[in-house]
Amino acid sequence: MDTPETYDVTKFDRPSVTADIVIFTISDEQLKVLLIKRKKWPYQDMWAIPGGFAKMDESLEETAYRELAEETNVTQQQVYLEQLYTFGDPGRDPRTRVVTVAYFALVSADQLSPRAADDAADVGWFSVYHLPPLAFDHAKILDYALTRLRYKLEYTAVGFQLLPDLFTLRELQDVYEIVLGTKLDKGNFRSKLRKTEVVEMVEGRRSTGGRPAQLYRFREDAVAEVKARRLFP
Amino acid sequence: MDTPETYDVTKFDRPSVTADIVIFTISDEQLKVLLIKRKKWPYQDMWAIPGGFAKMDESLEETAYRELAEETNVTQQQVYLEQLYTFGDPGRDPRTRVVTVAYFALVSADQLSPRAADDAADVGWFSVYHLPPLAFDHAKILDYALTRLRYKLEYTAVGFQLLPDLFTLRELQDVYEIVLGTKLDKGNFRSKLRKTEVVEMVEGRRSTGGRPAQLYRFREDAVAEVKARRLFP
DNA sequence: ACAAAAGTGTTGAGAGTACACCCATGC
DNA sequence: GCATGGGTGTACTCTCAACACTTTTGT
Repeated sequence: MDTPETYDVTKFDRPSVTADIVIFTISDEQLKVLLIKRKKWPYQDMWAIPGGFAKMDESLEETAYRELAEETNVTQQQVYLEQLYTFGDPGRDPRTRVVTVAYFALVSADQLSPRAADDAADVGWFSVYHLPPLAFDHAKILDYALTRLRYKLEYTAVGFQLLPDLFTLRELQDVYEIVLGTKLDKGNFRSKLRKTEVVEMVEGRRSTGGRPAQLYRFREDAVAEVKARRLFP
Repeated sequence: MDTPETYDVTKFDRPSVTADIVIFTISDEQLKVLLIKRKKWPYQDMWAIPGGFAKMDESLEETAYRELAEETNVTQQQVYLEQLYTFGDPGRDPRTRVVTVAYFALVSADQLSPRAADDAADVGWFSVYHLPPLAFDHAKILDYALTRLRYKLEYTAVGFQLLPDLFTLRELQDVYEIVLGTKLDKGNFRSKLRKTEVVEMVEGRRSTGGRPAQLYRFREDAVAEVKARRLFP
C-alpha cells in the first residue's frame, strides 16, 4: 500500500464495494441457497445472491452479517460465516465498477422463521442442483461457494452448523451425504467422529422408526477448535 | 446508464480499493518477503507490503500483477499468484476507508534482477523470521500469507515455483524444509514425488560435493493440474 | 580409500474401507 | 415375531514414517 499522501488518495476513482453472501441451509433433504429476485435494472426479475454496499463505518464482516440478518432472522452467534473470495473484474456490473467481497454462511433450518419461506415471491430457497439463471456473475460465485463448502466438510466438522443444537449421528451423516453427494459408510463415519472427539452424547433419544437414536451435540471447545483449524481466516 | 438506479448506486460512499501483494522468494536458504519503505504519512519510514490502487479498467488480479512488475521485474508467466484474503476494517488506514485485496506470489530467486536487491534503501528482502515493524495491518496480512503458503506446500507441489526451471530433488526438498520449518525424510519425499508424477527427469547433472545430482523439471501439464486443483481461485 | 551427498528399498504402525453382525423399538 | 434403523466390531488394504542400505562423485 505505497500510497501517496491523503490528498492523492481521495483523488482516485473508487469502485463500489459490496458484501454478497451465499447462505446455505438444508431442508427437504436438499442443500439449498437463499436467492432474492431483483426488482430493478440491471438483471431485473432475475435471481441473485443477497448482498449490499459496505457502509463506511462497518467492517466487511459486519456488512455480511447485516445482510444476513436482513434476509433471514439469524443472529451472529448462530451462524458460521466465512469470507470466500473477492470478485472485482471490470464490467461484472453494468452500472459501475463494483468489487464484491463474497462470503458464505451456514444456517440450520430450525433457525429460519417461516417468514423467509412463505414471504412474497421475491425471496426463495433453491436447491443447488436446480438453480434459476442468476444475475451478474453470481453463478460463478455460487459455484465457488459450493466447492469451498464441500472441501471444508471433507476435512473439518463444520457440517454441524447446518443442524440444530441437538442431533443424531444419522442426521449428521445425512448432512455430509447431501452436501458431498456421496453415500458414506455408517461405521466409518462414526468411528471417525469418535476419534476426533468433536461431538458429545447428551441425555435423550429420538424415535426414528427403528431403534431410537441417541442425541448428540458438538463440544463447545471443539467449535473453537474447528474455527482455529481454519486456514483461510 | 442514466437510470434512477444508477444514481442510487453511485450515491454511496465508496472505499478506496487496493491490491497488496506478499512476494515470497528463497535466497540464502531463507524464506524472504519483499518490503518497501514508506516515504509519506502515515507510517512514514516504516516498511510495508507493496501494493497500489485498483484502476477502474483493470481486474484486481491485473492490479496485483502490475504492482508485482513494478517492484520486481517479473512477468505474469513466471510467477504463481493467488488471492489471499480481503481486509476492510474501518480504521486500518488513517487516511480513509481502504479495502485491501491481498495476494501472495511465489517467484524464484533467479528471476530477480540484481537491481531489486541492491536498490536504494527503500526496498528490501526480509527473512520472514526477522521482520521489521510493519505499517498498517501488514503484519497480520503477512502472517496469513505465510500460513497459507505452508498449507499449500503441505498438499500441493507449488513449491517448485520458488525454484528455477531446472533443479535437483535435494533443492526442492530444501524449499519445503525452509518454508515448513521442518526436516523431511529424503526417501519419503522422493517416493511421494514419484507417485504424484509432477516432476520429470531431464538431461544433466549438478555436482554437489558428493555424487552429482540428477536435474529435474516440473511437467508442464502437472503445472496445469496444480492450478486446477486450486480451490481458492 | 574415504568422506559426502545422491538415490533406493524394507519394514512396521496407523489410517481408511468394506462389510458383517448385534441391539432396541414399533407394529 | 419381524421389519427398521441405530450402533459396534473386525479384517483387509493402503498410505505414511523411520531407517538402513547402495551408488557415484571429489579429494
